[in-house]
Amino acid sequence: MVGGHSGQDGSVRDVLATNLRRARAERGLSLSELARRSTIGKATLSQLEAGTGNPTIETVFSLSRALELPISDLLDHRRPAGLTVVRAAEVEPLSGAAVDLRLLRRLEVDSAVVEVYDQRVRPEGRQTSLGHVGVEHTIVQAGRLGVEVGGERVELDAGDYIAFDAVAPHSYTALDGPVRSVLLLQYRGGQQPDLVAPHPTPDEQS
Amino acid sequence: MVGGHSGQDGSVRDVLATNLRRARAERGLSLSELARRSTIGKATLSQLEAGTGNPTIETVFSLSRALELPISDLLDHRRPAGLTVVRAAEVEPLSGAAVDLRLLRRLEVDSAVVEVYDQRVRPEGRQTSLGHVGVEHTIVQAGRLGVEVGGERVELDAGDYIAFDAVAPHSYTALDGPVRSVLLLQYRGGQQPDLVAPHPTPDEQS
DNA sequence: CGCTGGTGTTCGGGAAGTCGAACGATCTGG
DNA sequence: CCAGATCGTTCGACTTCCCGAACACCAGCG
Repeated sequence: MVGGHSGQDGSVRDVLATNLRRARAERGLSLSELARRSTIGKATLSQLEAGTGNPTIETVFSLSRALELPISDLLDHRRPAGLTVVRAAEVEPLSGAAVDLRLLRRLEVDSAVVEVYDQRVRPEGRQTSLGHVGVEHTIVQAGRLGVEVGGERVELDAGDYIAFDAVAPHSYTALDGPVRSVLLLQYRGGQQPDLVAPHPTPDEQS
Repeated sequence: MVGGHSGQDGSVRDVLATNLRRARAERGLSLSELARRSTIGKATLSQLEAGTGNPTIETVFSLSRALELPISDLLDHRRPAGLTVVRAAEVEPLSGAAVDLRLLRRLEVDSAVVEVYDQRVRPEGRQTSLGHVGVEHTIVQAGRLGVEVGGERVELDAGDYIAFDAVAPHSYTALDGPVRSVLLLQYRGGQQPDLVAPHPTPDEQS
């Protein structure tokens, strides 16, 4: 989770406390010094690091600015990186009219999510989507791929790349022979790509 | 900025106000309903949406939870996306001992950066890196790829995926015939991946 | 017409965040 | 051994955030 939404447990205070202490330590700053730079009272800082305290967002932003650190780094606890291997053979494919998708990895960076798919387009038909949340990135590696997005038509050769806002209706077609490509689906955490996506979105905005 | 660090102007309040209104509208929730779900007073919500207010992080988290939206989406203002096409033929390749890399796209989400490369590994030799900042993701699409990371050896077939912290020394080898793959290089903004990286970087890093 | 159930707004006060100042604890140099 | 300068913590005050209640407004309905 985390990167997913945000903090989940009730211990928002503790997460901040920990991250704050660490960030300050990494920078070799004293509490007093940080207080000076962030124009935040020493008292306030002390309490925050003690886990006592429920700071205002403005306070958090001041810290973020002074520490040159994104808010997410203060409010989320992040995980380390290791070594990960995913075998295509061990992943259940999601098959559509003309494509097979295998989810290889789901990355969560800050509040964004990037899903990495192995995508194979069969020459038979056409894969259509009415539109969904997020941005699609496709890197073609073999074959010729036809992409249609909101009226526009584009043909891609091996090595070519396309990206588009997926809310617009779009479709994929293998032009001559099967196509191999990598699909990156990028969206904001909390949203649901929901590849079928019936979202109306009333009107919005003041 | 923004994506950069966080909010910059003093109008943190206004950003939140706008994002909140929009998020609530998208979900078709009434203020009262949201108040109920988030266990936040209607009064508080009303003030927040009016731009009057400097909420506590706990309040923000409650909203984040109720709206199923990451905090960054509430606190940052983000821009839309369009349609982008990059032709491999028009990109100057970065050639190494055994690989050709073409930078297709550079994504910046929040404070993170993801670079998308078209990667071709030639069967001749071996591409070695002593290590650099970031995480490497490789999706093999054709051929067999040998990867060596900090001692471990892995062989990948078409469709397979590997990811590892790139600070460790690593190398790529095409096992039989040329390999086509997609390389994602992920690192935190402000850092420099420096792919050649003769950097010894004594210890550091957890 | 008034009643009911919904909306989003404004108001009072109890609770809590923020700040400056004072505090004890270290560490330094004279 | 004691001034001086830091460190991080604690205390009282001022401010303000948060909530429940009361408010005005609108739509549907008997």
